[in-house]
Amino acid sequence: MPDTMKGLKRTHYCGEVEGVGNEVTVAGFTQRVRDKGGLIFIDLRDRTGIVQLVFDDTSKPEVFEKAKQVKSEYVLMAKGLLRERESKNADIKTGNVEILVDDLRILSKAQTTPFEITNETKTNEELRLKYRYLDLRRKKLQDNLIMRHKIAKTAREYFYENGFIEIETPMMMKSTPEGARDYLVPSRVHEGKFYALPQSPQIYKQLLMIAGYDRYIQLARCFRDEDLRADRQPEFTQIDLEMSFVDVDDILELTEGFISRLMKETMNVDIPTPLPRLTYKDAMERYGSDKPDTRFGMEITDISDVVKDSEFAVFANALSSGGSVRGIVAKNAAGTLTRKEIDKLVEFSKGIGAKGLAYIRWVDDAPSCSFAKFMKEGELEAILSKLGCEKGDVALIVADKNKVTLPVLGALRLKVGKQIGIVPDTGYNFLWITEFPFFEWDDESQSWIAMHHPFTMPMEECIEFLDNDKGKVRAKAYDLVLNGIELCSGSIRITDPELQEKMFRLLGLTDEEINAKFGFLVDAYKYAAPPHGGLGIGLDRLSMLLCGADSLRDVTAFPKVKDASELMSECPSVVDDKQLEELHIRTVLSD
RNA sequence: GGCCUGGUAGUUCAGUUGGUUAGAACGCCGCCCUGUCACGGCGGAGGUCGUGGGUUCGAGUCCCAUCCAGGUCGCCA
Repeated sequence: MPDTMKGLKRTHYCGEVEGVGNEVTVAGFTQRVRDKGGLIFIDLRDRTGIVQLVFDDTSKPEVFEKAKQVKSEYVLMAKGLLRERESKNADIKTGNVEILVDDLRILSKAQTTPFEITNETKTNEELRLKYRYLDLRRKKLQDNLIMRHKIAKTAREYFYENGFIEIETPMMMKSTPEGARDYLVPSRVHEGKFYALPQSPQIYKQLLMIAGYDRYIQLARCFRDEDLRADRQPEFTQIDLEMSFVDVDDILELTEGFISRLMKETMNVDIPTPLPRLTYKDAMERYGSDKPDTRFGMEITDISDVVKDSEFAVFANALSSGGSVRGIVAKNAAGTLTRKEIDKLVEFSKGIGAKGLAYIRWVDDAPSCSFAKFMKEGELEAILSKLGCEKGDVALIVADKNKVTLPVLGALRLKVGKQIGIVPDTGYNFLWITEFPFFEWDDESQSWIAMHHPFTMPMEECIEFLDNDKGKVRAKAYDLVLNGIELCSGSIRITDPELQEKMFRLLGLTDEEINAKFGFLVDAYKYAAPPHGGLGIGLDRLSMLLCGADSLRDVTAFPKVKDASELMSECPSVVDDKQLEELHIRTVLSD
């Protein structure tokens, strides 16, 4: 029989014991036992830290005998005298004191754990995820989840102080299968019908503005049935907000206030506001990405005008088909980027859609250039000069449609930047990307689709292009990027029901579809709506970045793995036939 | 779905051109130890080499298939 807590009450957390000469009572997990024979030390751990328990020849024999039984991860409660240590330990907060125990309770015994509960573990993540409750005992993960809590707390405080009210929106809602795949929930009562879990509370928060709640916030759980990444989980949390009587700048300013306060309170870092802003067009042309990491340079240079008369077919073809020739320069990288490494970059570029990759590697007196034999007198020099490529540098050049040139160079910029070590580990480069295109041409469906979502307000000066030149339409949509990761995304919404219907039609929806899927939303706007907009801040990604973690799994208590299963409980799982029958569902398994 | 990487004691890893009984460290078990804090000393247990086939006199090692995990592309309005 395990001991009970009877007669004892915790007075201090382990990491916070104080009051030398007083009696204290602590409780926690056994980090380590050091049995010296006639003298036993036990490190007791809780979420605040570690304190040393001592047992010696002045201890009661039954207490000493009990201490001898203690093993790693046992749950203990101990009462005793807090005193100065004979030999101090500068490595831990409580290293100057120890507890001479006179009442020890073994509240729960532990089997030998499948891996050691230490901060710096090398244990395979798969095993740690199977025993997630043990992995979560590690200080690193406890610190991460505590940081996540602080972020959520700061968000609530900041937005509450700014007049936002928290409102819960439904977890079971209508499926609107545009965009990401929905997770579906079958209805028992309505045969053959399904709810969807929310991909975001988007529609509901817009309705709350129509209803006059003016400023709404929610730490909203969202679900998307798409493949996972290190920075993508199928369920995630957004700091979701919406405001009335605002335009783009109002929302950016308020968000900047939050970011600035958050960084001060959690990291003690001063983030000057306003945060830098780049239009989507500029971001693409300079960095080849709509979420650029601006902690390093290596910006893209357009050399189209320099090579406009080139007889090199690759350049000529790209230009004649309306594309461009652009390049990046890796300074002083000729040593690191050997021919072999550059060959790998060529393959990498082909893998992401480029037809090829031209390069110049300038290691000796004369630059070695993959396309030198196609160059006319002076042409190569002009290219080098335009790119700013000098001895010791490597230039990488892509010629194609802009839709290929820019993203490929953007990806190369990131890859090469990491390879040659110019991406700093530290620093917080926040950046707004604004004026996103409203429409995006989808090759697969051969149609225009909404880049953000169909409720996004086009910029006033772009309304005239809606019918004839959709590619030109920019939207009142904005993303916040931190060190190359998209942290939040938002927009001003359409409040004119006629314009909303028009946008739906432009996106290829028939009147019947509009009515069936969004009829209630269009109707709602017919009863007047304040101008409004908002955004969603990715709490998981924000936590990951502030914790310096490499994966969302490190800031999520019970994460899913790559195939969206959970290794601990082994879900998803098969269910009883009876359950399926009640839900009017029959499963058809593929071979 | 494509591509890449990995899978050997409980854990982290080593394992030679294919060749005796598959090793180390940590952990675990037992004994000893009064100032440790990655305590120390002595002794011990512990392996379907992910799984299934194949090549071979002989496979942890070579080949094929498959499973699992991670990364990445597609995908993520």
